[in-house]
Amino acid sequence: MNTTVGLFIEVRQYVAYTRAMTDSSPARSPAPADLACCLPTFRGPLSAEEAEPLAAVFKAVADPVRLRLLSLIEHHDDAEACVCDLTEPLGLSQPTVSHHLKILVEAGLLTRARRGRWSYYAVVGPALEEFGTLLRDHPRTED
Amino acid sequence: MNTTVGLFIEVRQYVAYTRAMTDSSPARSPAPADLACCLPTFRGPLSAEEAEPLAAVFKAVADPVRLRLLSLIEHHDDAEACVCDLTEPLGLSQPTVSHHLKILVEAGLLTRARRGRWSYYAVVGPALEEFGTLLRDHPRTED
DNA sequence: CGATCATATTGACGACTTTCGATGAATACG
DNA sequence: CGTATTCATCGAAAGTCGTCAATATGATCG
Repeated sequence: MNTTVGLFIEVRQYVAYTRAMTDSSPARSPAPADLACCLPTFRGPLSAEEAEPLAAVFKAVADPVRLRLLSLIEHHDDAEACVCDLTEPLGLSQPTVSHHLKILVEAGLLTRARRGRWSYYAVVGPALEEFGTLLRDHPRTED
Repeated sequence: MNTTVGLFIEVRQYVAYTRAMTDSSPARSPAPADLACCLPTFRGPLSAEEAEPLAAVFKAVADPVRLRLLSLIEHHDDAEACVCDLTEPLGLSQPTVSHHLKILVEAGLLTRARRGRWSYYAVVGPALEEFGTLLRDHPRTED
């Protein structure tokens, strides 16, 4: 596997892509499976440019509220929830919840689908799995 | 496996433990394998108390510099490095590098061992693997 | 169309983070 | 012992983040 550089470039593009489409069509999937390409990061020392998008995804889940959002949505009926389902269990204001949801969508961990007046959020399953692979299977230096 | 609560309490203790031993003996291992207990977090909605220590660990790796530190140390000779090995490749001051290293040690991702005038840091392998398991194997709601 | 409801955005504030220069602590060398 | 070296800590400056009240947007219903 020497697709290291090529795959990594995809990550960069992926991050920029999800960033850009924050406000646009919620139907498109953020293709979070591409995150698996972050793996090569541990095949050699990371450059500053390489570490940046990786850290950005980690930052999305580095908050108690956002972790709770992921678990709340995942365990909600039909594995999706609207904002009104989430404010009360979290004890936070609606703008704050919307703020955190936006961050998770931009990171590719949630999808947003507007139906009627409501925005339904759902966890992107493969994203979390691939994200976990990142650390779990990262090749230890051949020692 | 309904050891959810018991295991989780271990995580809380583990986090407090690594926090407390920042300045104390560098020989002791931070027992990061206990992080696997965070898994039950996804078996049901997370409480605020549950989400806190989990987010704390994520926060440790949610920074480009710290990700680079992990990869730099891991690929250094003997998979360990002192501060003086790290400042130059990062282009950061010594106090800044020490600061980030401290955060990684407190999160249980690095060990510190003082030998002579140097502090040698090494990546705690199992920590990263268990950490990855957290997201990768988290049970999708039985759908 | 006007009212209402669910959500998104804005602006502001306090708290935390990243970074550095300066200083302190501990070890080794002569 | 005094000096040099390696690292940790402190204090400050600049930036980022989480939060909310107020407001805007956008869809639905009468």
